[in-house]
Amino acid sequence: MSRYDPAQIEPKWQKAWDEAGVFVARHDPARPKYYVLEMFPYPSGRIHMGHVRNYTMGDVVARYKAAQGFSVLHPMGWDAFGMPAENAAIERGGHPKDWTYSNIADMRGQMKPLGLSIDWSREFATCDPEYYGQQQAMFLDMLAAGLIYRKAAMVNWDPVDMTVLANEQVIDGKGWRSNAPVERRELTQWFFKISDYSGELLAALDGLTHWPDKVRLMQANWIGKSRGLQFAFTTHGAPEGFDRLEVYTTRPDTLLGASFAAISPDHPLAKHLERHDPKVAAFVAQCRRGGTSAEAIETGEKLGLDTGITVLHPFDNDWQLPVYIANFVLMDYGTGAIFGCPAHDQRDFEFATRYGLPVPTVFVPEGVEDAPLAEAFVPMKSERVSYVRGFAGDRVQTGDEAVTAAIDTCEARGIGRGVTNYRLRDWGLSRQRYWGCPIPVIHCADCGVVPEKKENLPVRLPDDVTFDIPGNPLDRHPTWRNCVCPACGGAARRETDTMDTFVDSSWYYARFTAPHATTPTNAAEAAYWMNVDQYIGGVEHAILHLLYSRFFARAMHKTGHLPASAIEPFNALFTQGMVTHEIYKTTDAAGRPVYHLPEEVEDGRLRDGKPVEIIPSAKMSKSKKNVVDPMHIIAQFGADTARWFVMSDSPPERDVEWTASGAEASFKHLGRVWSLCSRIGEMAADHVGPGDDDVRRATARAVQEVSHGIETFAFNKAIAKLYEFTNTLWKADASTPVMKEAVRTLAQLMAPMVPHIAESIWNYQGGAGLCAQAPWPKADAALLVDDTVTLPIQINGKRRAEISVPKDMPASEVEKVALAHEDVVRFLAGQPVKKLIVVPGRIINVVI
RNA sequence: GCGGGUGUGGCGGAAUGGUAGACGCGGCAGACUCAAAAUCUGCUUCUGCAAGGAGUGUCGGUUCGAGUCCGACCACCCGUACCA
Repeated sequence: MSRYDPAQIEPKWQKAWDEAGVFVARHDPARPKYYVLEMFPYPSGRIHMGHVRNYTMGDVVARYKAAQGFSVLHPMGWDAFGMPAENAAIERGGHPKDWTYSNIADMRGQMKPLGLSIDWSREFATCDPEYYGQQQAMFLDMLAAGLIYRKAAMVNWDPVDMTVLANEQVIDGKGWRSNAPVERRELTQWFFKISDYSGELLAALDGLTHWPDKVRLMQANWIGKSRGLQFAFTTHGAPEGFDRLEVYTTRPDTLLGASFAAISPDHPLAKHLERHDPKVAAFVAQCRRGGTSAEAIETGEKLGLDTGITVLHPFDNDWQLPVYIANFVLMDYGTGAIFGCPAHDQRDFEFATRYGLPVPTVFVPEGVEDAPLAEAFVPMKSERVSYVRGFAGDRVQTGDEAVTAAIDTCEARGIGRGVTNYRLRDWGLSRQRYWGCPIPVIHCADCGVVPEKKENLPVRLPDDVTFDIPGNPLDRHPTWRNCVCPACGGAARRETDTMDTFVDSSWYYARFTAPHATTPTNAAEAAYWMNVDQYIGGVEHAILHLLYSRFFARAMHKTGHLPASAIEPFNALFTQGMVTHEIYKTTDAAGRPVYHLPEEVEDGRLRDGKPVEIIPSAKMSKSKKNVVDPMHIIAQFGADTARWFVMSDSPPERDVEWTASGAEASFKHLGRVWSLCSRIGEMAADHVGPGDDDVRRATARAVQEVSHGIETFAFNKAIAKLYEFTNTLWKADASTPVMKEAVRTLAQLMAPMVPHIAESIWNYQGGAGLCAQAPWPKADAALLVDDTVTLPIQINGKRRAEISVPKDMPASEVEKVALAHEDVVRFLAGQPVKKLIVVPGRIINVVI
């Protein structure tokens, strides 16, 4: 066997796997299936180490499950729509489509050398008309099912780029690209009715037992359930049609602490007043300026305008409260109107202080006198407080009890009703962008909004567009908008908005089960392959992507595109950490920071000897130049080394720091395994090491421990066990057949992580067929138990000695042996033993 | 502010309440070599010549026994933020 040369063996085995069709997912009802999926990449053009780590994790699981006898689905595709392609077109000319497909070709070319067990026959990109056409078909079904609707909504509008921005794209009140102050605008947009599913999406989190608690908690907080009272104030002096003002509160027990009412600047009453009162118009405009008035939020300034309207307290019609328009009241939560209780809400307190409103106390901490407050007293829900202005139930109770009692009392008195509210808002999917899935609806002057006919799908994006003017090229295309109304046959115009790219990624996992079906999914394929058994991706998708996908699977079920069993599409979720690297920084003559690539730095200096400042490990980023190109690593060490490194050392959920020495060490270790394999039978005659039995036992233990490590996503521990096993074999003095067997097993255990070298070793040591198709080794249970055990002896909890005894020695015997041990005798120094604890097979503790 | 998480050698990290530091990096020493690299062998928590002593962010508690469980605190990281 020649030297370890990855450049030679890796392409060879990749070709062999390809030719044998090892990774083609087969719908085989006779076998259990396993669907492993990594979050598909955006085709930026280059893969990075994060991709390598992410896909290697999935690959380890996929290869392990395949060896266990599962029929494995492990696909790959491209999340290909989105702004970067348009930005590239704007900046460098060219077409988003060309840019995207050329990037996909580049990235596929970079991924293939990694030797991933991917079924490439299922590959697709979300910008393929074949894919987005099916997405449009589902849009029409969901529209018909009432899951999609149109409404006017306030949006973040970038006046320079002339598009709507998502909240995440607004930074300090400015557009992330244009840097122009963002405006609030009312636009008519399409929405998914995700809020219909708030309760269900929340409740079903409990069933996702194989998801990280962290992600479940983040989703629960995002959905934001609260229980409270909704009731109507009777207004006094309000315009016609506004004689009642609905408010929502989670603390109805504080109703007697009311001191004002406040409505959102976007509340219908505010809008009405705005039209008739210039002072109101000016105030409302001030609130809307600068996005969600980011400045006011940052300074926490509570601003209001007294409308002159009052409302009557529901308990006392002689008690009037002023109605303000206030900048801190949100239109899209509750009813867009509140009653203010300054004593027990910090915002209300600040507002009341600013505008000189009273601060009546409702309750005080148990055993404390009522006194003027310096800030709002907001107790924990479970904290017991004494009510001085309570109206329901006991005088001393917890918030939870008081709220429930207050809701009951109010309902009994005909004041409002108990209501459950959610923070989750409907998902606006319209984007004024070109490079996205066209929304398949038509606007007809006579018929209004009309869905496109399914036989006319896909509604294709036109290729002849330009990006020299800001805004949506579809809007100004000379002919694309023109179409025929599906209802009346008259001339009509297409919708020029496209879908949020989160729609594309909300169902791709289902499409992989039948990527070329002429319907969005195929019932038989979806029934066999769904759900995704193991989903792997970054925690940055913990809320949006995963929540949207959970909603979408339900919507797909409702429209007949997924079975009921697939409404929670991801059985298990794993969120992996990032690959990080040190940052190397110097400064130029003007004192500006200059960053340097890792390969430019040696021993803390640049090549010209200039010392660099080393900033500790951080996420790899192009701007900081702390990146390592996987292609360079593969060229230098091979794919197996890159794969081995990213799986070792750090637990997969944590960040791993890429270091040159670590990569080199991985390479050296693989070389050591290689030479171990080639030198079997060449042991020196006088060599004394573990013999046949020891090697057999070590092999059984390795099988057990590595399997367990892979199953529990403890890849770093599995790799540590493989090091240990290798070290044992390295020193072994076993007979050739035993060693060959052991090394073959070693190859199999390593194969999920480093499949190429494993294949070579397997082949060299006479393994049958391809290692990638060999069944996973089983540990011989008889070899896993040792005949003798080593027991540490503690004296008063400190380890002082150890004994080696037969495994089945009775405790009474063990006691005798332990007490007779010379070190024990010495430490006891004749003192009586107060207590003797023998934990069989574990430890002995002598208490004196 | 609120919610969650994490603190273990020089570093990444192991450890069902039962021998703290597996495994790897780095370091030191030795072998091979004219020499170096590569490779191999050994050592490597701190302190101490040793016996021993100390030790898992800090303080306290439960236990025969605590990195692990409980309470308080400190530090850092992540998420989220006017949600009534």
